[in-house]
Amino acid sequence: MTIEKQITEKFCKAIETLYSQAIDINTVQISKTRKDIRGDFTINVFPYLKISRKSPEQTAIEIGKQLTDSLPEIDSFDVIKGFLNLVLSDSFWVQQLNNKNEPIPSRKNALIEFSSPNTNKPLHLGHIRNNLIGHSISEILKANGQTVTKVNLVNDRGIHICKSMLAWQKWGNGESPETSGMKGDHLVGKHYVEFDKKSKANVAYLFNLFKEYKKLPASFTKEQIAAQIGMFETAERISNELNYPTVKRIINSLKIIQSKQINTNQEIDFIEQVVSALIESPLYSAQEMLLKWEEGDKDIINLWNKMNGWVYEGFDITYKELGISFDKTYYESQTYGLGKDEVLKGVTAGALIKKEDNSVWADLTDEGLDEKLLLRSDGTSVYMTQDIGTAIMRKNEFNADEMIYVVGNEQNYHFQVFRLVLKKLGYEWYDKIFHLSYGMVELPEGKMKSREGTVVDADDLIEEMYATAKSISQELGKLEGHSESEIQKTIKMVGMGALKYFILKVDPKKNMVFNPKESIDFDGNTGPFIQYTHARICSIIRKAKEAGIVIPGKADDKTTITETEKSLLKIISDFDNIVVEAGEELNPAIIANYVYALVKEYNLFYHNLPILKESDKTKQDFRLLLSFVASEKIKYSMHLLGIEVPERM
RNA sequence: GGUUCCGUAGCUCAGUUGGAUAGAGCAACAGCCUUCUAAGCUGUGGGUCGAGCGUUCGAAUCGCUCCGGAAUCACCA
Repeated sequence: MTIEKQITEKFCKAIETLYSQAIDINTVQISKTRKDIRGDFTINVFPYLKISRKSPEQTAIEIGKQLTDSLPEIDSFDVIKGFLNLVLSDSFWVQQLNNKNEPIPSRKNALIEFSSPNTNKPLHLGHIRNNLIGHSISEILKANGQTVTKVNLVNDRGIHICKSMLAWQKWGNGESPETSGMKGDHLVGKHYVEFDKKSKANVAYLFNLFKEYKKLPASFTKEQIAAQIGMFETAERISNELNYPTVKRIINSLKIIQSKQINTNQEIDFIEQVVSALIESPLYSAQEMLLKWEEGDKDIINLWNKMNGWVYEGFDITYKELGISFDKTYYESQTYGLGKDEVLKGVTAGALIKKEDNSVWADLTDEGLDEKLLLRSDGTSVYMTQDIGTAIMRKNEFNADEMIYVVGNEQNYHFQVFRLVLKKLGYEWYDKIFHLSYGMVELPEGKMKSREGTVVDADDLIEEMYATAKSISQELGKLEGHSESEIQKTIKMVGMGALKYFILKVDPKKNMVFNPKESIDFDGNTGPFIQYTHARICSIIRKAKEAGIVIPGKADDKTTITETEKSLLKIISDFDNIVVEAGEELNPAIIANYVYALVKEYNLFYHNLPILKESDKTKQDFRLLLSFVASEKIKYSMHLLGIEVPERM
């Protein structure tokens, strides 16, 4: 039982003894005493004045006396206004070092989905945040004793993949990662950008054609003019709205006009130019390609397999650098048909609505939302349908007590609807689905946009972190006398530590800003600072061993301690609470803030008090043990964040 | 326009089940290496916690109204 719990229990008893009234233990608010005031724990007695019918001071003093008598750990107390500040004995704090933190037993079984990339372009900073949060949450839940299954759902199909494929086919000259020297995901991403460029050029060309056409004398009938107007309307919006249905519509109306054979030669010329430009347009071709993919066209499937393979090779490298892994990877090409049967069952059961055009909808108006499409009129699935299918499949496969989806906050609405649809379909575990909604990583100017080339590429950023770590280490002369492989290892640890900590110290649900012009710090509240403190402690422990000093296995509770040591002990003893809190809140930032506070406090201790140079053997032993336990907490906390710590740096 | 989220120091962020004088880091300035790693430590300056009203012993925290920003509201995923 934690000391807080013990104190609150005795507090309730004291109230009952003094004022003969029982209170609920959960209403007692106990907190750590402010640093500038004497005391370790504080209870505010304001809420109990109605019961005591005495002044705040009087009440606090009476309760304080009772508590001091009933708990040997409490040495003394102070009362300031209505605040009862309890002072615990030094020996209590010293013995905190002897507590072995065991994972809290739990039978919960959590499933967590994260990463979930598209296979048409490389990973960027947003993905990094997703991956780091997912990995860290997994570790935190494990530390809370839960069984965790990490899954990835790769979006490997759809129009965006076809865009890259088409561009590669048309303008790629058969290049591969081997011949181009590019990482597979980057190569595919390059073609995705190429597609966009070519598509824009095509639209601009069409737009000009229409503009020229407007200058021609018209020779159409009334109906044909009406068709023309529709065409021009489309033309005006063509630059941002060109899509497959539009393209098809224009082609059809042009062909009708052409078939009337009343046009001038110039007009026939125009129509032919537009039609061929449209049919040749990248967008039209990509859509045709998607249709072929869905029909199972052999060549297209082969190309798709080849290019996705490149992307996976690239992703694997990035995942490995980031230290991310999964227990299972799902591919959307295998799951996108799922959910359809469930939806149809829902129709039969009357939970869902089928409209005249055969499309299927969930009516969520009674939940304050709109109707939501689940099956298109042609019977095909949409995103929501797939999610329903995979959720049911996973529930059957893993029977998780909790299904966590690490997905950006732009999909908050989707998940709201998702849960409600599952509820409507009668799956009572709908409330076990938790959308861990994380905020966007933004640039100082706003959102990252791939079209404007402002996306921060994951691999580039990682390389940059390594380079910075290297130059800083060299400047500080930290790497002298180390082997080349050790240097490489340390640089990677530190660079990656800076990046990961930078991201994870921010509350996941908040949007955060990354400024590419200012490199990520290595001083202050940063990963390297924490790693550095760990290295410092390791150095002391090394030196102790060299001097033949053995770190005691247990703290001697007769050791006298200073305020600095006590502060450090307090933070160390808070560790278990923090792990539980981070698990409940699904928030790695709680761990990050904790370990920073711990390290800061340790540095104060390190600076103020001698350790190996302490002549009093009892004190030396205690400080060595304190240092050792601190280093273990640091290492473990950082492990929960997915960050490694070096023994020297 | 509807819904949801956000607004704390010049910048990046803590602090929010209501508690004492709102905290860190960066940046700026001033100190500390013959002493266990100076990626460290100490100090100075920097705030209308977006604004107003309310709830109460007490509000950055809760409620209402504004102001500013973001996301979302597809037979896209």
